[in-house]
Amino acid sequence: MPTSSNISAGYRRLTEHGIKPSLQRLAIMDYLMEHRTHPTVDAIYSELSPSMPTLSRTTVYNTLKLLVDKGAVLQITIDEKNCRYDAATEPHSHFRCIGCGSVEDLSIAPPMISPALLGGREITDTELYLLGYCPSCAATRRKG
Amino acid sequence: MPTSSNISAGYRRLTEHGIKPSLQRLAIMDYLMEHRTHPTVDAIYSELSPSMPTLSRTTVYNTLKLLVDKGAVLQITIDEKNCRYDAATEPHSHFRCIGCGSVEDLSIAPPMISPALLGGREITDTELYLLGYCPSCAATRRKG
DNA sequence: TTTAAAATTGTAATTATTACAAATCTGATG
DNA sequence: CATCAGATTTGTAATAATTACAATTTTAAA
Repeated sequence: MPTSSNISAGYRRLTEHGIKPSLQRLAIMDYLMEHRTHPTVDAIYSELSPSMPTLSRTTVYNTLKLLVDKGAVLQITIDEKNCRYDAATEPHSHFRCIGCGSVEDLSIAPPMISPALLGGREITDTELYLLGYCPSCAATRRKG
Repeated sequence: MPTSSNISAGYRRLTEHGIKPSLQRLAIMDYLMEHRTHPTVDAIYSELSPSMPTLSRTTVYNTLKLLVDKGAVLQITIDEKNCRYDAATEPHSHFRCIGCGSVEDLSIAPPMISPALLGGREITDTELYLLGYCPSCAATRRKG
């Protein structure tokens, strides 16, 4: 069933943030909005590369930097190995399994911090990261 | 004024966590307990190297990995460039200025999440990261 | 068309981290 | 004290993530 418009959610997100929607930017933005997997740069590149053979890894880096700078996507640093990217807009938190490395959303809004506790700092982003074992890894640990 | 004992806080922290207190481990642990600056590997190496000329960067990496694995210090991933380390034990949060890059403690306990919201995940660590502008960088931005 | 600016690309460089084998240290034992 | 095994440290080389940068391509205005 076709939607009422072929202007993608990614297109809207880009233009809303003052980003010119080139083919590459659109592909990356759409990918992030359709795959809430907190992908790494390499994951995005590997996924898009087949259907966009001229895509360069550098473009993925450049684009993600632009998207983050313009506030169109969020950079997640829960994984010390490499950055991950998230296009979700609702307040939520992240969980990383220290067994298998998966990163998942939790629908838990990070706490709102009262200005009194912030000593004049201006907060632009609040990230709540939970680390531990996913159900499957927790079970494995208990058994063998 | 001498204290009642020359066994350092670092020594105690190491042995409490089942870590044999070698000279290098002790120096690193003491450094972390005396400098609550969330130093990077390189900062620790650069600070200790003069008074411990044979110290190797690899040893700093090895030791921090050991300390983190044994739960003697915390690894902070608020800075996407490199890991930082924290020996504080009281529940607290971290702030990073996106202007100047400084990382500071905030005496705000991360929220306790009810098991019902965690879907069988076992949480071992909760990190609350606030990003924004420190008072000085905020002022600079407003003016020029 | 022409042209200038913006965007993309590929390569090379840089930086953080890890792998690993050799050297050194430690502490127990004869 | 001398020996020895295991643990620890060290330096170098390898890997991985990211950035710098110059050349090419695309875009869109004149």
